[in-house]
Amino acid sequence: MEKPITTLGYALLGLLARQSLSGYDLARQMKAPVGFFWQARHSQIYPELARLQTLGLVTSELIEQQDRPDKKLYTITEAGREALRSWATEPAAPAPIRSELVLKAHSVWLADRPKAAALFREEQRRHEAQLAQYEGYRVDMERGLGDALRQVDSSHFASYATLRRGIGYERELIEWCRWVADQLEGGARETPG
Amino acid sequence: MEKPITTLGYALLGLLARQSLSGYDLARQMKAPVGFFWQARHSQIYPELARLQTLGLVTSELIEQQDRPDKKLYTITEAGREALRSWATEPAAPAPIRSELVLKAHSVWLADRPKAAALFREEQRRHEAQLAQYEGYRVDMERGLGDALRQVDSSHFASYATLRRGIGYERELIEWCRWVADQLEGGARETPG
DNA sequence: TAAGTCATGTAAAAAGTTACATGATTCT
DNA sequence: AGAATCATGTAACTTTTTACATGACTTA
Repeated sequence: MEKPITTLGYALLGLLARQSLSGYDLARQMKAPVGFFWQARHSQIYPELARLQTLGLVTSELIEQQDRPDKKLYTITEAGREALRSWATEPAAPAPIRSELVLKAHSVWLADRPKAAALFREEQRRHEAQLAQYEGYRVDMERGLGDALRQVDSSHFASYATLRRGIGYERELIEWCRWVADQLEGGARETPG
Repeated sequence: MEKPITTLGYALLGLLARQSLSGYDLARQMKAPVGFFWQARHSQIYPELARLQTLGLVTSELIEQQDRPDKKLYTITEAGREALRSWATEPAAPAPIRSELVLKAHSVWLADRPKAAALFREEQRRHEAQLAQYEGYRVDMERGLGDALRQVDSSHFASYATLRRGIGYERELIEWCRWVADQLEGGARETPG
């Protein structure tokens, strides 16, 4: 009757396998670049950490601070590392994508055309900005780490792989937004010339 | 104090704007290709349809059948169509991506290398199969509809746009899976020659 | 006769978001 | 003095998944 580890649990363990962190720090790390593929608010993180601790996958230590509020530093255990390790090669549940934007595209034929074009153009720009940020991370990583990024047993490789997925995803999404916006703006004529 | 329409509600309205359908048929339509970007089980669909009806966005009609169980046919109302129309151009909530596979990649540095390589190679093939299916849909649409796909006020254009997103998404994901698998198999040597 | 499809629902549990709650310190 | 950051939690609500429940007809 062993309690199962949630996906969020594995996400947290994945960060703690790199370094010990407080709940607050984990909440920040869950923003970027991990937050690109998994998100959680602190209200979900704190209880989850408590749960991981009862399962013996992490330990916590109270760090007293003078200038700031005290914090609890969480450290992954050997059992935690082993659980993470075996989970990492088990088949992943097929990722269901939920995109409100694509859903809107599915009903765009009913919509006001200029407004719809503006929406997709705006989304295109939003993702261009996001891509630029990811590309910045990539340049930093490639410069700072070099060949270390090719060592598949280093956490840097794993972070880099994740980042590459983010970059590819954004690139594709931008192109699609551009295509939709172009179509809505009448950029593609049926009878050219 | 008007009750809000959920995203699932809009997904269902988006299908009903094309044709009247029963809850059962909607559940099937939610599999593909709409299911590519939004999913729901029948246990969520039936109550949601009842809710849309109390909001006056759909009507239902009991269809008696001899060879099969009777069914309720749902039809979108003018109010439903109008709600869908205005929702389609409102800004979309930024789509949070939740991918267990990318999460596993983030911890792949701890994993057994051959097992990890097999996982990503398998995922690559799974998505290649998915892509082949989407490409098949695309060929059918392009052949069967031709220039109608360029008319942005036809539902065919909207379905086509959605499908294009699916195709782009799968292509990108395949390339990424291949890259990760290659790296794990040691395809990229640090010191060539 | 067993499995599969058609057809519609409810109940319980899990996962995730939003809001509530507190309080110190630092920066503007 | 007010806003922002650091820090940790709980409560209420919404959304989604899994399981329960039923029953006729069709195909292998």
